[in-house]
Amino acid sequence: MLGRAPGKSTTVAARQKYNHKYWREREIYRRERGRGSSGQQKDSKETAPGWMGPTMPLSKKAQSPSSGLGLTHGLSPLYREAEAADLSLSLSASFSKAEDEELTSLSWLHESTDLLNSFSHSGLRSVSPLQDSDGHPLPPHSPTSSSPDPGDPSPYDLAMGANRKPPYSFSCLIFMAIEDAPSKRLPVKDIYGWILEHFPYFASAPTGWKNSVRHNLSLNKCFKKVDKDRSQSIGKGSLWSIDPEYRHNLIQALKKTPYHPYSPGLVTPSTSPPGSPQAYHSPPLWPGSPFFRKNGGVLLQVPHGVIQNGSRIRSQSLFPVIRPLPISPVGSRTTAIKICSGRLSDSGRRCSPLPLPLPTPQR
DNA sequence: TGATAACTAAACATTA
DNA sequence: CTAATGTTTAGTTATC
Ligand SMILES: [Mg+2]
Repeated sequence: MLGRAPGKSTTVAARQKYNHKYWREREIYRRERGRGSSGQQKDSKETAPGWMGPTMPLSKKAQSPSSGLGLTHGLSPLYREAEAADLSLSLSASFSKAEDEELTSLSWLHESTDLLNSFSHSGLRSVSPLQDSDGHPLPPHSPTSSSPDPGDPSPYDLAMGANRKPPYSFSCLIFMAIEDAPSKRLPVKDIYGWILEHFPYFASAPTGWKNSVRHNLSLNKCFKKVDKDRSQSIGKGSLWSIDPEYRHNLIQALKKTPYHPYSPGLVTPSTSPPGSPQAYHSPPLWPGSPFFRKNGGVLLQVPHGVIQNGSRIRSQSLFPVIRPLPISPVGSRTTAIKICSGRLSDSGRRCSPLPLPLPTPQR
């Protein structure tokens, strides 16, 4: 007994072999042993045929105590539009894989057809209401003294949702960070930087989140190291990028997020909009996407509990922190998050220089 | 309940 | 050597 799960190699090569497989087997292994795990997290099962992968996207949760999730009943969260534009490329490719997630692709494809024009009415305005009406966008309040995030059951007290853990999973955070980069590639250090810049929560976060970021980069299939040419003289590590094959997965995950991102107005400009009140929730705007900048760099953080929206929204518990993105260069030189100024065409499709990683599609 | 996605901690390994 | 990076195991938590 006891012998470590599958794998236990000590060599790099062997280790690389594992990876995703590990996750699947891990569950089996544990289950076999009799002890398993339990619990759950995630929300849409249909997206995952078997297992989507390791730390794959999907799912969100953000650990909000309220629990509830609006469309939790899984399925049909309304995916649509936006992807068409951005995913166009990965689209075709997704079918060649057929391994684990192709199913996913199908699903989204399906859905997308349905809600084509969905809500286009105000795209990015979700920000308005919140605006901490009372003023005080959260004071600096001390960085705390103890552990600010754990289960601290004192949500209502400190009214600032500022330092609340963002509703995005690490995968999403990383995704947004990379997408926000001009070249779609960032070294881990800059990923940290992006996250810190946009989510103050981590500024004082104890630690460990960086570990999680790295862990995610490695484990998640969506993220690939680009490395190779030593042109950029980056220090230690290499640049990370989003694997186009899986990009839509990340987008999907993001869409399940409270204030999700991709906005509607992109794909079909005019179209009729109000067609049906998708009421569900239409939370557009998110940092990282082109819209983000378009908005002048506004970023909002979700409070915690907003997700429910359809079911039981606890009054105005949402006080997103809307803060103008300061154009200050954080500090890392390598950084590239310069928040460009202007630019951004209406077409949204401004990516000419694709990263083009995928050195060896072997998996 | 069981499955699964995500978080967290930590033990290595690799490399600048 | 040290520290930043990467990989990989494991335990736990939360939701369906
Ligand atoms: Mg990876």
